[in-house]
Amino acid sequence: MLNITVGKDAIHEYADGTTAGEVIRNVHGKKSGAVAALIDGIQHDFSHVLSDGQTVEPILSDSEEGLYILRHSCAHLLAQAVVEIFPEAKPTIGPPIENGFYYDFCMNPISDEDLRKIEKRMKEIVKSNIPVQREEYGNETLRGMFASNPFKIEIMDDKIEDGAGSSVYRQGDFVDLCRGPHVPTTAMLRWFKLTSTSTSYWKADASRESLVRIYGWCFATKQDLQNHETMMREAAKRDHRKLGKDLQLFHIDEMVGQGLILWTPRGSIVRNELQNFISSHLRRQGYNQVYTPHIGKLDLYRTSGHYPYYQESQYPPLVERDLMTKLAHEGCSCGELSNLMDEGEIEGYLLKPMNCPHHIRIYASQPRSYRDLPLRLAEFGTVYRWEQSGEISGMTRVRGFTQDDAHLFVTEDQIAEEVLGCIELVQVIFGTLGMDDYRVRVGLRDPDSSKYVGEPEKWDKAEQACRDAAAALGVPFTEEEGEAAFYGPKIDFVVRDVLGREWQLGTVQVDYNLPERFDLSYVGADGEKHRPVMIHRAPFGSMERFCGVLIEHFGGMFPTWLSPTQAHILTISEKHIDYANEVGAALRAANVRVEMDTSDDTIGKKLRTHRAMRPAYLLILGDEEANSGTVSYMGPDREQVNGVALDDFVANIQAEISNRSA
RNA sequence: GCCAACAUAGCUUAGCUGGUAGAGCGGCUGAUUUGUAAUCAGCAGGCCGGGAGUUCAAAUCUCUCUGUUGGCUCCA
Repeated sequence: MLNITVGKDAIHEYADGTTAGEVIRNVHGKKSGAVAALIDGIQHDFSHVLSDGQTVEPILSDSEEGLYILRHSCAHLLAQAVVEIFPEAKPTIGPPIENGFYYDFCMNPISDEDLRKIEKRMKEIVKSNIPVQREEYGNETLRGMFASNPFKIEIMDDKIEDGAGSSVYRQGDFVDLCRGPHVPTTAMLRWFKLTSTSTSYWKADASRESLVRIYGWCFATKQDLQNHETMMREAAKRDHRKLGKDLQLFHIDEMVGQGLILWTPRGSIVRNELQNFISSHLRRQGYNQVYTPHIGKLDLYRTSGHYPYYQESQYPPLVERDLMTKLAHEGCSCGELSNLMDEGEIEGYLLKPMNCPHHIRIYASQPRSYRDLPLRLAEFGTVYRWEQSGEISGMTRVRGFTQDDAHLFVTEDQIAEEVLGCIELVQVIFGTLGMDDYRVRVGLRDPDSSKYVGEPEKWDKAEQACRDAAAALGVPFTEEEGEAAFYGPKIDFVVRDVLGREWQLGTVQVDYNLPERFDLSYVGADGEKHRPVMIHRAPFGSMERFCGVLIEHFGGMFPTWLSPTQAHILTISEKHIDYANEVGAALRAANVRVEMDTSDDTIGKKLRTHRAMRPAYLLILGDEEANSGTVSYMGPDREQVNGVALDDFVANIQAEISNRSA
């Protein structure tokens, strides 16, 4: 007899040899939604035979743990189907991931048609209700079983200790090395969909075998899967690359270059409004705005450390033409030229990868006293970085971008307060734009690493300042060791977009390194020289990435103050053009961005055309409006409002714009 | 940078296994003067991403470059 605790403290008696699955079915019913069992706090298969005195709880398919198991099992199901259709395919690893799973196979590339075929086979296997069975073997037996799959052998070499043995899971003829647990039968894996294929490397190492990766979604219920599909379709509609084209917000031109954004007039309005918005807060917070050039001498970046240490992510340096010609005549190769520059033998210019060196030279241009601090230098500074070609995407991963950058030169005592001020700014900005789904990450140094600059006591103090500031925000934050910059700890703001992707936007970083490298100082109250500390901060991160994320956040429907065209005026017929001009003039006089459509299209056609551009307001003007001096409009909610006096409408929209209501 | 797929008019796209391009929207012109998600007609617009090759013949096959997409890797 076994005494088994089920749930809180109900003890049930079972016969010897009873499995966890039997207990769960007995207590919670056949349709419990359980995929596996938690026995004394450890996850096990349903088939696990219980011992006396154990506690059993079901792991439900809609719990985090349950979904993990479901998705993991679904990866096995995929592998079974692939191996059945492509017997030469060698499964490697197949973990669950957010929303689903993937599995990497060593095989020839497959087509979309193959993918459909695999999915069909998976569904057949589900219908066949094939039991998934756990078997345990010693190392020798396992090596024999997977002798034809070098990847599984390598996993055993890495993960399984001598003599430890491990488990395999068998479903039909398919056997996979796995710790489990898994669902008891393929019939439980109903709500999945294969989404895409891609390639990856064995152990993510480019020098190793290239593998075919198949991605899929998997959920506990039909509803969850459908919801996810709907969300993904919705997300695709909001893709800033598509909306950017449709709404004429920006353009990327093959002839200009990869990852280089051309801001078209409509997009430039959005950017300009955002910059004005930030600038108003900069004035409030006592910043000084500066301008610095797009390039600087190599020596500047040798001093800052950017040139020697981050060469692979910079555009190559610019060299004077005469010098280049002379070197070419002397038969100097590119490699030699590069070496000469590295050694500082010849001078060149670099497209700036960061604004800080320029700002530092502004600080250093005058002797500074403690009375000057904090000195806050802000610039919408454009920087260039050589992102890898495969990484470039839309506005969010680019090679040239403008940071809403600032560098604060502070005394050590001022760090905490100034960091707090930076964070407050980020919070105001996110709040205004209604970006609520974000998390805060405090990047601390890795205690075991020696790559960091500066004394441990200073780090402790700076890290504590970041922690305190994050805590003061009132939103949950994580502390992540090893995520600090090499020169100091940082606070990152990570926003989650509609696709569920996370974007690192705002950042605040404390820096002890650059003041040291540039030998910055100020005279303290004691008359002695002291070293200032720098704070780098960019609430948006970059204008490009931020606008890209904003386009998706708003689905192209910007709040009125950001809308490229705030009011589209549509006339019913040509009789109303004069009145439309009058309304247009009144709105323009109130600084409202107006677009007129006095063409001979029908009102239905005009509405269709103009709705597509997603303006904040659509005004419809006909006899009724012209005769009464009113407007009829559809606002951001697209509810129709009729007969509003023109003056009232102008006053309302003006107030909405100046309040920057989201 | 690596792997794979893709690139036809401003946009969305048709063009099967080679026989030098068709449409819708948009644009222009004319008719129409319209009250809530496409009024009608006509016209213009393409060396099929660039270059090279195979072939009597290439949008179509091959190579290469550029770019895009999805991943991998990287990210001060």
